[in-house]
Amino acid sequence: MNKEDARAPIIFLMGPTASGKTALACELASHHPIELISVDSALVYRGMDIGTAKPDAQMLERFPHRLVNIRDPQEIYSAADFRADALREIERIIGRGRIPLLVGGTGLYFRALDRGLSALPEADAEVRADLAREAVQAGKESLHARLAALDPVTAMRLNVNDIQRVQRALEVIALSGRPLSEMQGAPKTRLPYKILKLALLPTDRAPLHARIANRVDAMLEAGLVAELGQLRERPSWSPDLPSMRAVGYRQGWPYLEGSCSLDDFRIKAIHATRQLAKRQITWLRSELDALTFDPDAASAADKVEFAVDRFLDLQN
RNA sequence: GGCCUGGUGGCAGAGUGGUCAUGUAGCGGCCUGCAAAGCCGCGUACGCCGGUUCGAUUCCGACCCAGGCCU
Repeated sequence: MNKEDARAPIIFLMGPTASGKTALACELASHHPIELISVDSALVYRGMDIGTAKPDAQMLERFPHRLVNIRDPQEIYSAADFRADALREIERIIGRGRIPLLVGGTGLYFRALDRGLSALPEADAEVRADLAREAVQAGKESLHARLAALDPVTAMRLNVNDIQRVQRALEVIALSGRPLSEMQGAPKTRLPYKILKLALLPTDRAPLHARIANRVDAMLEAGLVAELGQLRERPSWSPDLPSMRAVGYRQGWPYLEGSCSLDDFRIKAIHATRQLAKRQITWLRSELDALTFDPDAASAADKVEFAVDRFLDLQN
């Protein structure tokens, strides 16, 4: 092994929803010394199986995925949690002499892992509640104006309507006493590994849209409504939980309450999934150092296989 | 065949004699502890042909189409 490149190899497999990531990852794991780590903000939740298109129990048994089913739906999981968990799992897998394959569609998680996060205070429920109250009482303009006084750089960057980020910026100041922009300016630590980035990027959106529609129908057939009902019955259930706002779940609550038809639910779920895929694709297009593959090309799997083989050969 | 009502962007749906409806879908983008979240941006649409007018999606006429009523 080359001395100046002794960093351990890891692989990223990124792609929008319904692009065939899971099947491809399992295929790779079946004949390479690869172990899987999920990079997905929804798969972390227990009890959310059908609507998240989580690999089924047999599949997970045969090809274990780290970071799947590690939270209850009332818990909040963050990009920082993910980064810490992923780093730990990567180390363990490397320690076993194997290669971590990070597979998923959450762009922020991949970026947080790869480029690092600034040393910021973590979310604080009390501060958030205060800021939410302030937003309702004083208004978003007032919130943004307050940020402009405390952190003009960040305020200029954020739209007044982007309440979520304006609140976060104010939260950071409240907890640390320092402006967000200042803390974000400090250097971050990047990943100390040799990364092969693979991206499944559809060139034509039509087949992706067709797969999405089929998948939503399959979910409904597989009992998505029953799954929603079970989640809805939990005493801690709230439509405002991050988990319950996920695609395929959020659109279901009106149906369960009888305020929209099943077909309405279905159509809204399909649209929301397409919009999710579109945002995921935008993340992928900014991954300039990734090898991209069209999942709808017949040769995609072979090409990925070839890229992985070559990458792994280079390590020996 | 006659009468009535209506034909507006992919869809829904306002409106006006002379920059702009709007919503939704779609497309492009942003993204540092909620991210499957949140946010920003993008559309000479006014059934067809004439006429009136400086100017018509808007007024007039014919025609076509749809729905309703009548014979």
